[in-house]
Order: sequence, then structure tokens, then C-alpha cells
Amino acid sequence: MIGRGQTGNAKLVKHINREGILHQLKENPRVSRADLAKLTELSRPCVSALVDEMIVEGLISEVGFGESKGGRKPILLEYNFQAYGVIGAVFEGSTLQLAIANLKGELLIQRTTCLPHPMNGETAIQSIEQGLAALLNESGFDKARLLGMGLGLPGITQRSEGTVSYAPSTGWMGLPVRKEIEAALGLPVVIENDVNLMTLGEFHKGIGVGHSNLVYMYAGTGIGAGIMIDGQLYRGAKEASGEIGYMVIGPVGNQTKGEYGVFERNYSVRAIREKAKAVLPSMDEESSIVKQIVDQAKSGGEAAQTLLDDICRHWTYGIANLTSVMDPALLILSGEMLHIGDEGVHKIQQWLTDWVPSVPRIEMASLGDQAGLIGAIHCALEAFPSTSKQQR
Amino acid sequence: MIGRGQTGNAKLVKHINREGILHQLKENPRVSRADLAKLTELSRPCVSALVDEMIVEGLISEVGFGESKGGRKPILLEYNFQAYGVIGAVFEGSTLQLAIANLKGELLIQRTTCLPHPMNGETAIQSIEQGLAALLNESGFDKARLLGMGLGLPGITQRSEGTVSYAPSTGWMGLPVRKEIEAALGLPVVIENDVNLMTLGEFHKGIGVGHSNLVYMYAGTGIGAGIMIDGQLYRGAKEASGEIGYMVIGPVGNQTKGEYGVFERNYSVRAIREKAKAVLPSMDEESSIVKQIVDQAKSGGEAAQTLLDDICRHWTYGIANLTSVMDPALLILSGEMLHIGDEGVHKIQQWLTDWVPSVPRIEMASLGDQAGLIGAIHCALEAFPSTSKQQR
DNA sequence: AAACTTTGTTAGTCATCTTAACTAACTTAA
DNA sequence: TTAAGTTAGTTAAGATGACTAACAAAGTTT
Repeated sequence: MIGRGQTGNAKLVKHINREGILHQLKENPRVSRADLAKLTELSRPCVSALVDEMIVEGLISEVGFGESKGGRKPILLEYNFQAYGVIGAVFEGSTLQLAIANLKGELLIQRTTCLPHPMNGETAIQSIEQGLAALLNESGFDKARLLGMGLGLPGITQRSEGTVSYAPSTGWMGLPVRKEIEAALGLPVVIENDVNLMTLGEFHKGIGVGHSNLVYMYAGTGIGAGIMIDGQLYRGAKEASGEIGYMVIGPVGNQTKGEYGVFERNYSVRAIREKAKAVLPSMDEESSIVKQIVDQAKSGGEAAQTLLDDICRHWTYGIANLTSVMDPALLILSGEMLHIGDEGVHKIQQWLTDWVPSVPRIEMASLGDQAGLIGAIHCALEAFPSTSKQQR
Repeated sequence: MIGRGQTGNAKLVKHINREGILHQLKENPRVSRADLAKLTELSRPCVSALVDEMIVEGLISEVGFGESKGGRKPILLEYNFQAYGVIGAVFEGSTLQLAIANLKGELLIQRTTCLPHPMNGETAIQSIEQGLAALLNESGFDKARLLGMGLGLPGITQRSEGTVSYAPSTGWMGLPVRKEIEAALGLPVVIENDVNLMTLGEFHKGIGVGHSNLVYMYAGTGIGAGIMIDGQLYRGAKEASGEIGYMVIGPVGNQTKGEYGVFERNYSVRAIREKAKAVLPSMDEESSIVKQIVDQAKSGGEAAQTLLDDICRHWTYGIANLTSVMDPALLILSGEMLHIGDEGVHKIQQWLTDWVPSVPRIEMASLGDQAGLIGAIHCALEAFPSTSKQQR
């Protein structure tokens, strides 16, 4: 039993209707109460009442009049995107990305800082604290208007517990990350795996907009995938879904527990750099290794072309396995896969057509290194809805 | 707009509450209105009203009194399992399984018939018609009390269109199967992939009971998997999810469109029989090939042991790929995998522990060749809820 | 037999949606 | 210019379905 007078389920109806109005208002800015009634299939009086309520709460504003369509001018409404804000934060390698965004998910201010070496839990939290203070200071954003933070971390994250397991190469493993950061910032925090956040980013603001069933594949330092089903991130039983770096692709060797996955060991950037030593005259450790191999192949390097084919072929094994399990409507490629070029994509598509019965649409990721950050913001927006902070 | 007076969402609340009561009544037979109020967290008057409504509709019955717990005797209620029935039908190879079940999913009568050779769409539909007529005749079940049929077919089924694509070895491809059968029987039909139905069967009545996130893997004539997420079958964008026979496992060869999948071509029964020729002194075409290899290995056949290890190892590749994508809580093995024995399962578990970060609980399927049929029945029960036929 | 318990029902209240009818404000055509 | 038609928003009354409170029915306990 939640309230009195009506049951939890009955309260739910009002909530659903309010959310429905809010949702339509987010999608269609500057519409009238009458428009909302049509969009939500609610009656005009009902919409009026709920809208008035939310105007009082500060979630919606009247923003002038629209053009008449043969009668009284409509009063245009807008979702109050500036009412509150959220923080997005992503740790990647030795850098920390931080941003404040409005309720629409638009970045208001952003900064990337390098983390001190050696990094540990304490210094990382300090970096977040200092970075956030700087952002608030610079932007003049009122901290009281922040709803919470979405935090992206490599490895397998326990969203509900707020801890991290299986994160080789970071100092986070086993720590109560969320609690510590919540204590330090005085704000609610939600943590999520970095690849999941990139997926969320592309889904909300990138090439995945409008596709509620998609799979995002990342091949870089590690190999991973994010899965969206019905507009929701699918996380699996132990939040280890999409850990396709552990697929058995390429030589298995004497794999034992705790090591990186087989696929990752054979075809992540680290492995590819090793293989490339033999085919590149000189290697630039800073720039993309796949781009270097592609360039070398284009300028007549046969060995480079052979290696490139081998890489694409094995990445395609991963894609084939992924799509035969999931059958997504859209597959988004990212990381080093961005550099294989049209020719590479064409090859992948050809192989897939030969191998699997249902080939998804394939697109390249569109948000670059912002994907995770944007995802972190949307993660926070989902976890801490503005309606939860209605009354100050 | 659905009704008058209340919106669709408001109607929804009543619907949710009715379903809630019905659900509790299915789980806990012979409970009182007061018990239901506690179980559903609704008020006693509300439960009384909804229950009375459903008694009138014939969905619930009062079945006598219970023991007093210090006050008035409770009137015990029961879900009217016998009010309606559904049909389950499964085509597998050259046989057709047919059954009638009550609303609890309990089989009332069942029969397996051999299909005529050569089979085509027409003869298959005739077989269903005749089989059903016989079942109705034998059981005395009133056809008017049937809600519909769940039909299992090999290949990729288009549930919404009611057609089948990619079904090598059957004559169904491209036919409007559902429409034709609906016309022939005069009953609504829902079609579903056979492995998905086995998954549903194990979920509702087998080893998967209580696990709302599970993966079912079948290795037999074909190789496939069924995926349940949050108690729902996950079907994918083109209803081709779980087609893991198309994973790239084992030699790829000159695979081109339309052929069986790579994994299937290398490690389905057909492929294993081919491989086994070299290691078995004599082969029984009728009985399980894996069992024969296991027996041979046990009686000292080193070549058989090597082959068995190879088979288990590659099946485990499939499992590793499947679980790294899905991270299920429970993995159910079936088909020929049932014959690998404790030693085989132990090996699989050991390999998985070495290869993937999150090893699911692994169990053998428990329903034998009934799994698909039971799944078909539950598929029909989900598709055609008894509440849809309230008023005669 | 009086007091307590538990079950189920009745009566009245409340929240929230709906429709119907209104006012407000604008456009269009004679 | 004015009457008729349209569209937006509001008000009022009614419907629905949940809730609480109180009671009746039918037991058990002391």
C-alpha cells in the first residue's frame, strides 16, 4: 500500500499520464495542451489539470502563443529543460571526462582531465570532486539543482551494489565505488560499464536514435558490446552481458581464469599491435593501429593487406556470433573498427550474408569519444528523473 | 480511447488487479478472498468485487469451506482450470505431436502421429485437422471451449505474419501457414520456432521454473537456442534470435547463403555421425550418436575419447559465446548434449570457468521430447488468455 | 454465555478520468 | 462589418474503481 484513498496501481495511472505528457513534451517542443491531448490520447481537461500541476512544480513553462489554426491561439508549452541538471563522468584509461547537462541531455559544460599517476580509488574520487567543483564554478550552475551523477567505468559493474568486479588495469576492483563518491559529492550516483554507456549515448543522441533494439560493438583496448532491448539496456544476470571479449575466437591457448578473454587476447588493439610489428616498416604508438595497417595495405603492402583481412574476418566472426544470438535491427561498430573503411565494411557485410540468416543494418558509431559521456548523462537522467525532485 | 467513463490507463488498473488475483489463484489453489487480499495487497472489498465478477464470467469457482482460523470459515476459491482449453502442436521431423491442455497447462490428452511421405503444406494441415478431430472425439472435449492453438515449427517463424522463412528440409517456406490452419480449424493459431517452444516448456514446467532469465541450448539435427528475458521469449528483430547454429565455430569453408550455419555444419548430429564413422566399429543409425561415442570411449576407445573431447570442446565454444553475450542466470542443455554424462558437464564447466567471467548455473533439460509440446501449450495460453473469452 | 477473531459485505469517500457544455479568441465569407 | 464557423482552454457533472470504516456472519476461546 503506497498512499491512502487509492491503491498503488491507481496512483500509477496518474504517474503514467504525467510521464506521457512530459515525454511528448520532450519529443515535441512548443506544443499546446490541445496537441498534447491528441498525442497522449487523454482528454483536454485531464491534460490541462496535469499540465497546470506540473507548471506549479516548475517542470513545464508556458512560452507564448502559437499561430491560430482558425480559432483561438494555442498557448505553447515547453518542458523546462533548464530546471535541473545531471553530471556525466567517464573514466577511460588515464583520463576523466566530466560534464554537466540539462534535462534534455544537452551538454552545458564539459572538461577532460588527466588523472594523476599512479591512480587509486582515493585519487580518482578527488579528481571527480575537484573537476566538478571547477565545472560548477565556471558555469555558475547551482549545485542544488543537480539530480545526480552517471559514472562510467571499465569492467563489470554492479549497478545495484555500486561496486566493480573484473576490471583488470584499474584500481577499482571490489571497492564500494558508488557509496564513496556519493559521500564525497553529496549526490546520488549510478555506475555503469563504459561500453554500455557508449551504447546508451548512440541510442539517445547518435546513429541509434529511433532504434529500440540495437547492439553496439566496440573493439579497442578491450572488446565489448552493449545491448538495447525495447529501449532498455540489457545487463544480464550478473551484469556481464555483452562481454564478447570472452568469446572463443582465434587460438584458445592455455586460457585460465582471470585473464582477458580469448577474442580480446587475439584481436584487441594490444594483440593487433603485436601482429602488426611484422608488417609495418615503422609503428606509431600514438595513432590508430588499424589506420596504419590500412594505409600500408593501400600503398601496396601485401602482408598488411593479409593481416587486415585476417583482422576483419575475425571481427566478423564476433559479429556473426553476436547477431546470430541477438538478431538486432541495427549493429553499431566503434573503436578501431571505425578505421577499416568502406571496403572493410563491405567485406564484413558480404561475409555476414554468406554466414547468417538475418543480417542487421550496420552503421559506424557517430559520437566519437563523446559517446560514453553522453551515455553517462542519459544514464543519470533515467536513474534520477526530474519528477523525483518536484517540490523543493 | 477504449471505453467510456475511464481512460484506457484507468481500465488498465482494473485489468492488472484482475490478472493479479488470477495469477495468485493459479499459484495458490484453494485460497479465500481474504487471503487473496493479502497476497495482492488489495483491499478485501476490492478483491470481493473482482472475484464476484470473475465467478459470473466462469473463470473462478467457490469450492467449499476451509478450516476456521479462529473466526468465520473462509470460502475457498479455485481458478477454473477446466473452463477452457488450448491445443499444442509440434512438427518435428516426420512426426506430429498434438495435445489438448487445460488452462493450467496440464495435458488432458495427447497423441503422436507419423506424417505421410512426401510431406507438403496440404497434407500437414490435413494431419492436424484429423488429429485434432480424433483428440476431441476421444476426450469428449467441447471444441467451443478451445481458445486456440500453439504450433511449433522448425526454422525461423514470423509470429506476427504467421509464415516461415529459412526452414530447410520442410515444405513450409514462404507459406501463409497460420492463415491456412486457422481457416481449416476455425480457431486462432500462433506459430513459434520449435526451440523457442522447448525453452518455454522448460521455463513453465521443467528445470527452468522460477528462472525468469535463462538460455536454452539445443544440439541435435540442428543447433539452436531459446532466450528468456524477464519471463518473456526474446525473438529479435526478424525473429531470428538464438539461431546459434550460424555461429562461426569450427572450419568455415566456402560457406554461401542458404546453407546451414557453420556451427551446425560442423557439430550438429549429421556432422558428428560423419566424424564418428572413423572411430566406431559399427554405427546404429537409430540410437543417439553421442551415446554411442561415449560408450565406445568408456570401453577404451581412445579415438572415440578424442572425438568426444573435440565435440564437447566445440559445444563449449558455443556456450561460451552465448553466455558472454547474454550472461544468463541459468543455462539449460538439451538434445544430444543430454548424453555427454557428468564427466562431459564437468569438462564444460571447467572450460567455462577458464574462459568467461560469469559462469551460469548449468542444468540438463528435464522434459524430454515433451518440452516442445508443453511449450506450444503455454504459447497458446499466453497468446489467447482465458479472459479474452469471458462472455460467451 | 461473553468476548474475541476472522471472513465477507455494505455504505460512504476520494481520486481521477470522462463527456458535455461553456467561454475566449481567432478566421472567413457574405 | 457582421454572422458563422473553428480551435483552445475551462468548468461542471458523472462514471469508475480504488479505499476506509463499520457491520453482519460464523466461527473459537475463556
